[in-house]
Amino acid sequence: MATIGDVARVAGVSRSTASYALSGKRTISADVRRRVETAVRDLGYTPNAGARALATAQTRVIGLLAQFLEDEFAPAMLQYMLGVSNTARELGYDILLATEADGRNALRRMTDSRMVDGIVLLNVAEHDDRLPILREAPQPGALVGLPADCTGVDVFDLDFEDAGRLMVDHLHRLGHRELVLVSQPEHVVERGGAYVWRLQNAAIEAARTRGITLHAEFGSAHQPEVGRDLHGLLDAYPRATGLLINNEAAAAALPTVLHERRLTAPADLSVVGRYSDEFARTFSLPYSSIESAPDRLGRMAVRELVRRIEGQAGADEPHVVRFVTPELVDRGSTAAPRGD
Amino acid sequence: MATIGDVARVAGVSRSTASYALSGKRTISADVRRRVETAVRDLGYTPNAGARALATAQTRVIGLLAQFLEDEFAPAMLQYMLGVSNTARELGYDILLATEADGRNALRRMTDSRMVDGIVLLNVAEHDDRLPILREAPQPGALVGLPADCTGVDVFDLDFEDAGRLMVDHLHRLGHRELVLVSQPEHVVERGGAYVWRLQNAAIEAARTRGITLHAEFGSAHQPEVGRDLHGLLDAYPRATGLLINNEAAAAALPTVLHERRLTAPADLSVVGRYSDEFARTFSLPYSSIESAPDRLGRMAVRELVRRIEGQAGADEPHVVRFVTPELVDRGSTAAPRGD
DNA sequence: TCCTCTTTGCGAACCGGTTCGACAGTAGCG
DNA sequence: CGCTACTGTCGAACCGGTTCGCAAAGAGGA
Repeated sequence: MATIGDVARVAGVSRSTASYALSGKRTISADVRRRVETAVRDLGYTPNAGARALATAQTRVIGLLAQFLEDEFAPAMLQYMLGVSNTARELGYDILLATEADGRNALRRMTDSRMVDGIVLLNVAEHDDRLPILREAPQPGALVGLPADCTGVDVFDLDFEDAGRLMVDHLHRLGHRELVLVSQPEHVVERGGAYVWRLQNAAIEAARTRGITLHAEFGSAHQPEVGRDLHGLLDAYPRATGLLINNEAAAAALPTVLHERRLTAPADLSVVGRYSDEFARTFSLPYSSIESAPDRLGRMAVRELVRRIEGQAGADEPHVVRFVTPELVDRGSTAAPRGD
Repeated sequence: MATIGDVARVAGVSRSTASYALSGKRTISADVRRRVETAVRDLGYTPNAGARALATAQTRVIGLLAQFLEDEFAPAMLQYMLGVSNTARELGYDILLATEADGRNALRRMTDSRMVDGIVLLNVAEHDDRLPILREAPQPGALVGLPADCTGVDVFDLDFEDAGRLMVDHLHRLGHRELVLVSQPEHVVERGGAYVWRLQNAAIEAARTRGITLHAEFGSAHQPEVGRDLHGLLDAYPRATGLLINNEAAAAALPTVLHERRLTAPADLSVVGRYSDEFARTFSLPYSSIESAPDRLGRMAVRELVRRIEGQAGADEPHVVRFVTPELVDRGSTAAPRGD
């Protein structure tokens, strides 16, 4: 493999001159530059990443920590990962991926050994045990998901409170007066998935202020339990006319359940979900839903992270906590309740 | 950040001695070793990955190239990625992930700049344009997916021929005489997804030798088209008693379609799919299926790759092409056809 | 013609590890 | 008691880049 020394020799210049010719950090005569460039081409020279990292203290790599927790809907995570990865590449960074269960260890490994210039944490829990480690690391960090304590990192998340309100308001405006909300399994919440609470509490509050009934329940994360859950809820609240779904597995199971009950949306029941557009397309869920925008969140996190890495963000520019305003995509699964 | 020089100074020894004390590559007195170790602990020393890579010409990083192609079922890819990533970590390697559309570029970047010790290619097409580049690279490569030319790389894939035969045999043995096979969209095949052909051709051949009818068709990759496709097929072949599904989107759509037609499996129709166990669990597909074992394939690929990286595979040990024998997981969706 | 300023290139040092060869000091042995 | 062998440590070189300081050469002005 060719080194910059080889390039220099072939071009008949010193190593430093070759380096400057390539980086453009000093003026170099057109003649020399041309000779260096052809030498690079002839030799197929590519700088050694390790050597460059050592010399510049920059790796142009971003660490991505994805946690795959029991009973969370794994395919949803892929969209976040792709958003991060593709944006990083656009900005000239590669992705070092850690999926191991022990995120603390992975994080320490990456930051201490200086393999990365910055860190993106996905699926951040309310009291995430990776955060203390990230705060001590010399590299900047960006989170997708809202922890209790946001100091020292940039945070991006969907505005789940707004999402909860939006779902309730939408059905309330159509005339619904009794709703059911199906959330993720309860132990997802206990483990720190605060977003479930945030949406649910906001929905409950919105229902209260509007004087309508909302039954908030947890649903399972897998079939066939989740199908049974849905049947159980529809049995338990026969007068409910609207269904809110903050649970991918439940959304995926709903078409079958409705068929089994000979119900159609929105004629018999109005339905609003909360999941990504990609998810809706893949499973062709015909339900209006709140876009969870994983690619957008991943993109925002990386953008801000790179700004901070490259010091365009002033040294002590305050950290950012940014919420994406949810949008309701109308797929025609909601209507005024039947007047019976 | 502490360097090995700091460690050496605190321990009162030379840098080389500190290095040997940590690596154990030369005998070191117990006393010195202890001093070095406490210095490491006190300083929180972790070796700089770039420096080590430069000195040892080893990065302990594996490059993972995942392609997300239009109209392929993206969530399935996640399982492969996790299999690779988790196995790599167990063996002490980290994963550099590339998801960009231009895999050739990503591959070249990783190999030329020596960011990785080896490469795993996912979703390998029959004539994959990344392969020529991989063959020229100094790092070894392992593929998941079978290309036309396997020279210079280790190859792992499901035995799709066997899978096709297995599906047909299973239903034939139960007494079925007319089957429908739904494959991936036709342009997935054209783009090089040879596995679709391999399964389909083997199924056709198996049907021929057993003297039964098999209608092989392509299905869409998304809803709602794929739902319509399924309805169309069931309309077109009313005498078919068995359905073979090599198309995740079709499998996910099938429960709804069957409900709409007031059919149940296996009473009215026997169904066999081909997808991962995880996929079946997530969507709780109640259909017997051929396990596509993405985690196992990812694991095998990484294992072999690491063997080769670490030179346990003799310098010129011949390359491996290994097929995983598919297994049919019985979920009770097949039975003898109705005798009407 | 001489001096100054700018352009252009070079040499050396450095980043933080690893590893080879040399060399004291000690033990073993005759 | 002297020789050899071994143990434990050190210094120096190297991996492949980047960057700082310096100097030679050429341009421009007085």
